[in-house]
Amino acid sequence: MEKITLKDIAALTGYSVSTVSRSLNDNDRIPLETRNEIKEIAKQLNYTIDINARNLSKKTSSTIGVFMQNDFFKLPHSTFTNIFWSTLHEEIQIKGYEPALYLFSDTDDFKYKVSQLFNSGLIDGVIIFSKLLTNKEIEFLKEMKYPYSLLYYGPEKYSEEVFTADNYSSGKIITNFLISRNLKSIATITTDMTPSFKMRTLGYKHALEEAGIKFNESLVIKAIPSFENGVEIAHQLYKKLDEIDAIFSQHDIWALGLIKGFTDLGVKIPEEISIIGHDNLAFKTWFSPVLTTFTIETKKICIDAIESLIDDKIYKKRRIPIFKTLGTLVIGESVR
Amino acid sequence: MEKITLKDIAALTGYSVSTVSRSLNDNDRIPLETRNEIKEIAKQLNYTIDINARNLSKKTSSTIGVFMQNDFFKLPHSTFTNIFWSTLHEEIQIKGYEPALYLFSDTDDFKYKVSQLFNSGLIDGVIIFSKLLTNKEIEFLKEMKYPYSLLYYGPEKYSEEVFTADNYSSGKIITNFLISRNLKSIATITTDMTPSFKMRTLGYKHALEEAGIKFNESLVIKAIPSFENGVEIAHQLYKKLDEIDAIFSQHDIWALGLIKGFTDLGVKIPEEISIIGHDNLAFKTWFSPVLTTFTIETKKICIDAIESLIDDKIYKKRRIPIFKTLGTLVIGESVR
DNA sequence: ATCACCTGGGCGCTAGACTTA
DNA sequence: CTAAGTCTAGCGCCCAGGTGA
Repeated sequence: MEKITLKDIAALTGYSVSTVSRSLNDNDRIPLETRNEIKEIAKQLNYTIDINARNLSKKTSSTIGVFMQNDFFKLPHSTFTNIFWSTLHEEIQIKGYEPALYLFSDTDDFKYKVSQLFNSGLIDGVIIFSKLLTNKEIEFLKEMKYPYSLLYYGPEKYSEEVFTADNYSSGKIITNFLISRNLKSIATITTDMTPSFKMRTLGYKHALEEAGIKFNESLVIKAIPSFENGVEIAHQLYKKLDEIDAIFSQHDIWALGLIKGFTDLGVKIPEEISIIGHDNLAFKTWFSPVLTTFTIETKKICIDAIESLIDDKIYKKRRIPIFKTLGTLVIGESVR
Repeated sequence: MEKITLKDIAALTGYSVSTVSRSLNDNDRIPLETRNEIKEIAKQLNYTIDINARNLSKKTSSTIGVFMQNDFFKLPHSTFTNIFWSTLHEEIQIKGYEPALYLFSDTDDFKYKVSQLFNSGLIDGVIIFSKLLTNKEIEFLKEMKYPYSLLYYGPEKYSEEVFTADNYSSGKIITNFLISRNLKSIATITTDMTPSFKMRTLGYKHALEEAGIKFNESLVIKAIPSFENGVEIAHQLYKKLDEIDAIFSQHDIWALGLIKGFTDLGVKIPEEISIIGHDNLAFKTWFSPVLTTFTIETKKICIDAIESLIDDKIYKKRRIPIFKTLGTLVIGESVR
């Protein structure tokens, strides 16, 4: 099977290479009849365009690079990564672009890959989904004028630019929900690893204060997100159970660990302690009681990031404001 | 920032474009000193090669396409997909190739993407990880002489070609293990969706027969793999518990569902029923008792598939036999 | 003959300039 | 002037086959 090129089609149809090229690209200058004739032949020959040649000539490829840190797919509960990647994959195609996934390890790797891809015209823009981002990467992108959107994560300094959930409001909504159930002494589990968590904590704090409840630093528990740490925290809190009405776990993974930990200890949820999570992990159905949690608008966030990248930064057609998208409570059985 | 090309470096150093190209590709024909001089300049200018131009000229790209079906990243417990993808990503790089992920939806989509990528020289070989594969895809690859390796899944007719676990032996080992614990009446949960499960069932059957235990068709339970179905099966088996000693769940996800289901019903594991799984999912630690299960050599399987693809099918250097790799038992607490 | 480097053609496609009726 | 094409240069790189010392 020899490779079919425009030349072959030109020879076979008697037209020139440029006419063939124009026809296959549906150029108005070629009469519809000719176009169809050429397309028909191309189809019969199973012609596919040479992507390298097209890119080299056009200096653009209509593809969007999705950059993720390379350990995201190694995490045991990386459902989040998967949801984002598969949503991006779908939505980028809907916008008429090709998605391409790239994993990077560190700043240098990131910079090298990004510049190579942009220089080669292999990507027209980049969507970055990574906790590892520092100011350096963002400044590099700005300096090089590479179109980019930040998805979900971003360094504190540039957090305004990040397409993500409205974490401040979710913290507030969740806390208010607990307060509305007459749960007043609320602990929270968080981490200072990313700005998202800080915002949730801030929302939590303000909700408390607005309800006239004094914010108590000692009720803010810091941990690394993992099921095991959730179990561990349940054991730690076991003795203090009379001082606490509810726990706002800023990530479901801890909340599920809490359910397991407390259940093992014979603590009844929600009778003795209410638990609320954040993220609406699919696993929640594996545990009883079913976790009350909070879901973010993954799909909308992805679409916003993509549209901003394409319409605003690549085409400069319209300005897309960078939204922090509001999520919603998902009521389960773990809150009294 | 104007794009730097070989021409620019040539102009700057006074050498010709071909000398610069050869130097950057470490060609012996250029004296080391010249090479280093040129490389130094290239580095200072932040030169990156134009991938399209290189590929177009060389008709090869040193990249390996990883093809997966597009819904794999949507599954709630797609840890398996993630492990394979991240292992492939790492190991392909170690072999000096670039990994590229492509998701496809159906046969036509698959064929089109594969031929376009091969025609464009964008991939030199392809590793396919998909349940959707039919004879058509394989015959197409063979006809077009595209180098490929089948990973983990493959249509029954070509199952000999698939790099995967030795599912027959795992079925046997697991069943023998149960028998050695004096558990004789063993049910199994399986599906006829893929050849892997059929092989596990066959191993189970042979192990029973070799131990002189009559194979009982009614103890073979068929279901779609999901946690919920595991729970459901626990409820179904509740009344028959005196007839069954152990359950060989051919996928951990059912086994974890069983643990939850039986625990909720007040059935003690392993005292009243022994459970053994298959796949060693990371989630197993979330449940008590910790599941006894079986782990397959994911990494080795991936490496075999990659080496076969590169050394055998691309370079035709050496023949790699297609192994079915043996896994190992992972002892937990769910078997008496 | 070897070393060190250069010339030129070509990969397949695109698009602006040009031609012909 | 238009409609329907064709011509040609060029994208950036690689490499076979030179050339001159």
